[in-house]
Amino acid sequence: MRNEPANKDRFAEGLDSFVTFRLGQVQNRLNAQAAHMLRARSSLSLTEWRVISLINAAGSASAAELLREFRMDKGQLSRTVKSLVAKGIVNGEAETGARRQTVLSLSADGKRLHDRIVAVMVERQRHLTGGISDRELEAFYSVLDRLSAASERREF
Amino acid sequence: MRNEPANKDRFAEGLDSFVTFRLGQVQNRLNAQAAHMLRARSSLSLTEWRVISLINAAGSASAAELLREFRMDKGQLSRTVKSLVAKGIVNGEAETGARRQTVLSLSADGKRLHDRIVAVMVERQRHLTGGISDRELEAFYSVLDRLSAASERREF
DNA sequence: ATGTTCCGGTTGACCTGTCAACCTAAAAGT
DNA sequence: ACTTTTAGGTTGACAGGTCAACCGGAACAT
Repeated sequence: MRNEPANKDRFAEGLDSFVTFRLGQVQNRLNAQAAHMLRARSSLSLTEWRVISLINAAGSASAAELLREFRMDKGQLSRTVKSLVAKGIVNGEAETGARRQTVLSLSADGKRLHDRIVAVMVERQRHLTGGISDRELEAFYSVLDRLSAASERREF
Repeated sequence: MRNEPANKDRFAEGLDSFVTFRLGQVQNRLNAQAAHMLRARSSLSLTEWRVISLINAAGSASAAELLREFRMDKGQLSRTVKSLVAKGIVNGEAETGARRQTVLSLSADGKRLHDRIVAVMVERQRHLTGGISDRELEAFYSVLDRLSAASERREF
């Protein structure tokens, strides 16, 4: 009785209705895909790539600034930056001035790497959102934003 | 020049356009929220809760069946089940019969625990999707499904 | 029947994420 | 001037996720 193939959906039954569940599934797949892609084309981890993107988008910024904008663990960022600096991808000038913030920016190598990878990422993005209209995407983002806002309440 | 507050958006500039980026941000928050909630009301981890939900939804199922339906690591499931069995939440009958699959089901305690937690989860779900119309949710899911399908391609 | 393959499940190694304590220096209070 | 507070950053410890090798028994081949 447990093996009838017709009943494949009995699993997701009360589970599909949970946004978080579905979201998680998709997210995991997307992450795996991205990580795989990065491994194939570079020696970057997903986090490293994200940090590179951030620094590139900012032009230059301190770690604290990145933390403020981007939800990420302090420690993780610190370690990731350290490794990127070691690889010569990121410049971490100690900036003797006020508040002793370390100013981060991409090195020439880093910039080249970024540009190379971002091209593929844009391609991937196109593939992912290919069959999705702008209006749909807009609506999608809008729902995401509301979910994001609702996820702030700590009492849940 | 680096500190002008008016320019807060320079960061997300080419990043907001990446679905995966946004998705990840939201997902992390949602996970953190759920984990926090679980810790406050039980001694379950998020993975344990997910497994309990799955088993409950299935009524009873073997680990292999869960794996087929649900994207999850083999090893992780094995360990999680082990811990749930140890806690008396899940029954793992060795099932001497064919293919020696272990049949998993919730114990009475497990069922009670599930029902208690699921109530809060449903509440949370209501809170999360409160301001979202059915049509919007439908569209949201539809986009998610397409993203999910697109995330299969290994070449990215 | 016996050796090979396949499948459910377990285990260990490793890597990433998360939390919290800590260090240091700059600002702010007094 | 001195102490206290605050903020940027580092580090260690640990939980969770991921990968891949492995085990044992069924199924299947010859």
